[in-house]
Amino acid sequence: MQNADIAERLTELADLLEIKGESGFKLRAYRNAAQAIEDLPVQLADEIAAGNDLTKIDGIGKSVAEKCHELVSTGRMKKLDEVLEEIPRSVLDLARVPKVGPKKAAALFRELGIATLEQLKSACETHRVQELDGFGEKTEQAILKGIGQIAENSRRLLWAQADAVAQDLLAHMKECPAISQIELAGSYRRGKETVGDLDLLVVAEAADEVMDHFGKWKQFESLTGRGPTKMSIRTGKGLQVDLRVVPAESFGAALQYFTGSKEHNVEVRKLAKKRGLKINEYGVFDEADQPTAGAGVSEEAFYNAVGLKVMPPELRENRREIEWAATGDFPDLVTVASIQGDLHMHTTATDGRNSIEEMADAARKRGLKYIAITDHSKRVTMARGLDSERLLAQWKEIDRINREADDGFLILKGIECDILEAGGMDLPDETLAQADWVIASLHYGQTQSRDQITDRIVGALQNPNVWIVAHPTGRLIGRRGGYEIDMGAVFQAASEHRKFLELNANPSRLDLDDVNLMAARLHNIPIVISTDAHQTEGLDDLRYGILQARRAALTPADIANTRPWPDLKKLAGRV
DNA sequence: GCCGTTTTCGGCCCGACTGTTTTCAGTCG
Repeated sequence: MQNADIAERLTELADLLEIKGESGFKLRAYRNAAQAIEDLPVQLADEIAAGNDLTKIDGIGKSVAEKCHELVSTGRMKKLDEVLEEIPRSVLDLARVPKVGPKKAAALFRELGIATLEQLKSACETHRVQELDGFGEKTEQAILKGIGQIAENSRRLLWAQADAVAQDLLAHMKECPAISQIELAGSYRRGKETVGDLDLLVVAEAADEVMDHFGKWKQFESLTGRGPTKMSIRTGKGLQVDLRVVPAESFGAALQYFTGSKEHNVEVRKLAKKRGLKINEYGVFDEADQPTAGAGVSEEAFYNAVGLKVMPPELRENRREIEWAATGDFPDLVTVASIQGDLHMHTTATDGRNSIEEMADAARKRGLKYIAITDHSKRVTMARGLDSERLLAQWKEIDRINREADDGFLILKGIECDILEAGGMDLPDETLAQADWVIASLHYGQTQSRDQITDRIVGALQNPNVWIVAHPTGRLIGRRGGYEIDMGAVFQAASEHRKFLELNANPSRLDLDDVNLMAARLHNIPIVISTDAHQTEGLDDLRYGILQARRAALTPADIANTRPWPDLKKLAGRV
């Protein structure tokens, strides 16, 4: 049982107990525990097998620890099963309808016996819902509308997709003369791999003028709500965008507040409270509700007022950033500019769209010092993968291009060699041994058992010709979760054989993810951030990988390709 | 249910907006 599975059960338990009307603090405790487990860089099941005390983990106490033991050993949780006897799982779907929360879901279930979305829809249509206390005609209509929106709501955009919308929104809003400051907050600003909605924060005197302008954005589809300081809309593609208008003296406080994460904010608030301060989106206040002068103006002033240093938004997930912020001793996060080489890309030889020289020139233009050409090997028939003969010919060509270059830019002779279904590499060792850089990756047999997949990848890491495993979990964000794999064994093998692991910067992959990156860091495994570009523009994907690495608090030292090529070789124990 | 520079009890983050209400509960972020 994986951490994500355990976290999911605990969250489900909290959701069900909420509908039951259980104390909010208990719910928070379960949800905190779920979050803590999801962020854990080690597998809880391994911790249990090793006999470690789970209550040492922040957020896990005696009760949750027992439930984890139970889940890992039996696959079930008695408490959850009991609650499910009382409230069917499908009632949780009711609470996912916009405007319906746990209280309304509970009323619908208890008073009308509604347990599914189908039943809810028909009850609204026959106007039985507006008979209930606390429900009215408008609520009934809102529920019907909300049911239609559920599919859209559950769809989160890739960060890169959200970025395109965000830039369009910013360009439109900057045309509004009433706005003096503007910033996007929320998970977008934190660089999360997916974004559920956009939060736009502006400073303006005339809120109405700003809101009217917001309503004229070409992606505007419908109004969700509008008050004196807050307006929410949906775009044609179903993305919710929230606008907040704040006075200049509160901009920093509001930016901090709306950037989140929620868990981060809760911690900052607790800390402020300990110091006898109250914080909200308007500023920092003492017990007599008197504002700390200037504390709301900027994020820096805001954090300083509660005794913390301001930190990059990517770190604000209530992991270790508050601890670092107390002293200001943050890791020096990796940046796009610190990357010297891109070590995973394709050309027209297989499924890429540009030639070796075009890729090299595009890399030069982006300030890189070296690249590796890593086309597919022959098993990837769909991409016309290379056999030894074609590969050796490509390497000759690379030698020629390198000889003719006079600016020190280096093209490495590489290959993305498939790990075969039965294990072993797709190309013979005598070929691989002649490469400068060998990536091993798995494209076929992804549905094999956890043991089989793990053995294949560990086997590749043991091969002396292999330098790195690319996109190690195989996930595609929002499409598939990645194959079953024992990452603990992968980290072990990579560490033992001095191999690298890839952070694939493709916005749909971002593989390894932030939690696995932190785990790799604990094993001292150098990470290589690569674009896997299939055309020259693909080299720009680097920034998505950088964002993910920053979220994992990685520094240039943690990333192998921040080094010149000779130093990177040394890091791998090769000369 | 978790936690402890207030340490085994008594707290636990905070505000905007909406709809259904006549002063507030529920939802949302």
